[in-house]
Parts: sequence; C-alpha cells; structure tokens
Amino acid sequence: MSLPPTSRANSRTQQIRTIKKVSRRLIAEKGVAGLSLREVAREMGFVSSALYRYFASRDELLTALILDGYNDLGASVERVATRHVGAPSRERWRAAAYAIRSWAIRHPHEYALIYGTPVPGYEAPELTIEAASRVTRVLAGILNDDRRSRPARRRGLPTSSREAVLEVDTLESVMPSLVAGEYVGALMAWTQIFGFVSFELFGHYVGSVRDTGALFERVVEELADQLHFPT
Amino acid sequence: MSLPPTSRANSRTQQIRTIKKVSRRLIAEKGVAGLSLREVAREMGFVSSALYRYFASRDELLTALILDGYNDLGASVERVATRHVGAPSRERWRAAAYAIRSWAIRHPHEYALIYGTPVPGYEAPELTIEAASRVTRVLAGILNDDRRSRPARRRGLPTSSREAVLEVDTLESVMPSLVAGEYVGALMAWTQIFGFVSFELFGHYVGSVRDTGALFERVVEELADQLHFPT
DNA sequence: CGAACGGCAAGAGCACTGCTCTCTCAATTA
DNA sequence: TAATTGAGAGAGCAGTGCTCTTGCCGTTCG
Repeated sequence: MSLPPTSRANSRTQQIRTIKKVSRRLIAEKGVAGLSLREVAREMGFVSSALYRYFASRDELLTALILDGYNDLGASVERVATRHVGAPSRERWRAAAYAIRSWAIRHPHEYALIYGTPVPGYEAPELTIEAASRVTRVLAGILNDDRRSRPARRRGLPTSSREAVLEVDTLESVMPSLVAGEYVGALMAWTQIFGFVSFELFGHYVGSVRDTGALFERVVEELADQLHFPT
Repeated sequence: MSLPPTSRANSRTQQIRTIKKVSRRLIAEKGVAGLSLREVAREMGFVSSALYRYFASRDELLTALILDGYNDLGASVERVATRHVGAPSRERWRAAAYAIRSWAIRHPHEYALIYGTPVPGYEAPELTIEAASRVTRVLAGILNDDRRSRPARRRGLPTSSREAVLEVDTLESVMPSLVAGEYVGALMAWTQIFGFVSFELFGHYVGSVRDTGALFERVVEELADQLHFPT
C-alpha cells in the first residue's frame, strides 16, 4: 500500500503538488462539490487523516486551488498580452479576451471554482485578491499602453466625480497614462466578459443564443469600440 | 413530537410550502451548501425520511427553490417595469436595473443559488429556462416599447449576419418592433448587469472599487446610452 | 358498517463525508 | 549513537443523503 522509498523521499512540496493535482482532476470530473479528501487520499494510496498533515481542512485545500486557478488564468492572459506587445491595441485586446474565454472553456470547473458561488461561508483571503487582479491588470495595461502610444487624443471624460468610485492606490503608479475614468472602462469591459463567459458556461444562454462563439466575437468588437481602440 | 391534528390536516401543498420556506431560511443563514434535509426535518418536527414524501431528493428540492428564485426575481422586475409603463424609457430602464440589483442584495444566497455555480452535476431542466428568461424579456420589452413609441429613427444596424446569432423563435411574435440586433443589445445589457451584480456580491470588486453603488449608477447610465434611450 | 386502501411519519440502517486523536515507526538531526 | 521530529495508520465521532420496513390513521369502497 505504501510507496517505494524513492517517492517516500519526496519533498513536502512535492506531496502538496500531487494532492492538488489529484484534487484538480477530481474537480474536473465531478465538480467542486464532488471533491472529497477521502477520495484524494484513496487515490494517493494512503489514509484520509494523513492529508491533514498538508492541509488543515478541506476549505484550506480549496483556497489553495482557487489561488492556483487565479494564477493559472492570470498567467495565461498575461502570456498572450505579452506575445502581442507592440501589435495594434485592438488586436491585443482581442487576443486577451479570447484567452480568457478559451481558458474558461478549457477549465470549466476551475472557472466555476474561482468565479462561481464562493464555496464556504464566503471568505476572501487577502492573498487571493492580488492573484485575482491579474486579469484586470492585463486589460487595463492594454488600455494604458494604447493611450501612451497615441497621447494626443484627450477624450472629454470628466474625471472629477468619477475618481471617487475607485480605489486608486494600487493604480496611480502602475498605469500613469490612464485616467480613472478609463480604468473604469477596463473594469467594466472585464465585467462584461465575465458575465458573458459565466452565462455561457452555466447554461444561461440556452434557449436564447444559438451561436455563442459568434456572439462573443461581436461583444469583443463592441467593447473594443467602447474602449476607443482604432480599427 | 408530532403536530396537533389541525395541522395534520394541512394539505400536501401546504407542507411543501413550509418545507421550502424553512429551506430558504436555512439557505439564507448558511448558504446553499449548508442546507440539509435532516435539519429541515428537525425544524419541522419530524424525521428526515418523511421529507422524501414531498421531494424525491435534495437536488429536487433545490431545483424547486431555484425555480422559485427565478420567478421571484422575475416577478419583482416585471412589477417595477409595469409600474413605470408610459414613463420615459430611460427611467423605466433605470427602475428595472435597480430592481435587479436590489433583489440580489436583498437575497444574496438565493441569487447565488440561481446565478452562481450550478449546484449538482449541472442540469438545467426545461422548466427553469422559461422562468429564467423573465428578466431578459422585461428588459427587451422596455427596448421594444421604446422603439415602438418613436418608430422614426432607424439606426443603421445591419441585421443580416447578426440574426444567425440568436434563437429568434420565441422572440419574433413577442416583440415585433425589435430587430434581432437590438435584442442582442438587451441581452448584452443584462449580461453586463449580471456580471456587475455577481462581482459585487461575490466580492470580486473588493480592492478595486470603493463605492459600488455609485459605479452601478454609472454603468446603468452608460448602458442606457448604448441602448439609445433619450436623456 | 366493516374492511381494504393509500398516504404519511417513524425508525433503523447503509455508505459516505470532514475531522480529531493516539500510536507507531522511520528519517533526520544533534 | 541517541534524541527529536515528521509522516502515515487506524479507530472513532458526528454529521450527511438516501432506502427500506413497519405501523398508524383517515378515507373510500364493497
């Protein structure tokens, strides 16, 4: 039942990695609710109580998986945005948007895990919000780069009362070419994409939308218009 | 332990009503995951197996609650839209949008139940999609009434390739003054509101948005602009 | 009027869950 | 080499959804 000495010598982080890997597979197969510590343990060939050496509770394991989810999605979108650096803003924007949707479609259960109903009595550990903001930062970054690259056009967006809407602390230094009103634009575009993907994945478009892919394309273009990316 | 004969005479539908009422309370207190048939039974003063006379499974109870949720939200939005019939389109639109958000804030767990992660292995019974579409229909209805009331302005929206995106069967007869492209507009506005409310309720704006109420006002106005509701 | 019927609740029990505790044994460190 | 630490085993608690059998009681039918 026990593993050979070579894998017994596996480092702690190695074991944690395996636990999360198995958990992810189980979640992908049977959804978040179908994840059971006992089953993970069973698959790894040891007893359930042993898992508590690595994670203090099921919720702690879930939190770790959520964090990984945010980071995986975030990294995926960042990668695409980096690959398209220098490309026309609209194209970069498209690429990022498609990357989000495609990640969600490839990992529906993980998407549900991070953007669906908060699992326990809903607690958002500080750690996660940093990882969670990676997507937003990429989108805002694309907008920022666009404005920096064509600094002439000042759109008449009054920023007076609108700045109060946001927490600007983390923003000011990072994307100087963005006025707060434009940051709101990026945030709203992200909100729209999130709404779309959630509706699509959770089946809320069934019965009204036939070709969700085509609709998404259109939504992305419309958002690009709203963000004033030149055609 | 058993109830007095008067309530023994309660009709079956009455019992079902109580079960759902207690369930809703428990969900409101401890979230969807915290709903347990045994606890419902305990609160009603009888044994868990008795509940299976009324609901074949926990999932069936949940499905019933989901249906009720859709209908409650739908009715709430319809009521507001009806109350503002004849009012300027923009005002009707505002009222409907605020009704959605306020219902969600008042029933966060029920909102999570119907728009969060699909609970079981995710099954969308045909029954629910009708109830689920009530909100969309109200929003599209507002748009339809607006276009009917000022039929002159034909915006140059090419509807050729865009109709293919939608299921138009249920739509054509119900809102004749809407071209498909505009129905998409209503659908997207609803998607945006859904995304906003979900982000707000599930804590995804924590750390970036300070005053969500103010931001929502702004979003509603911007959507009204996009839908071409006159100021 | 009495008997069969049908719905309702009780209770026991199965298989499962998360989690805690103690015990043992092996590897690592002093 | 001896002491310390860490990891897994195993039993056990309280809780879950769900099933099956038993018995009660009001209604309905012969």
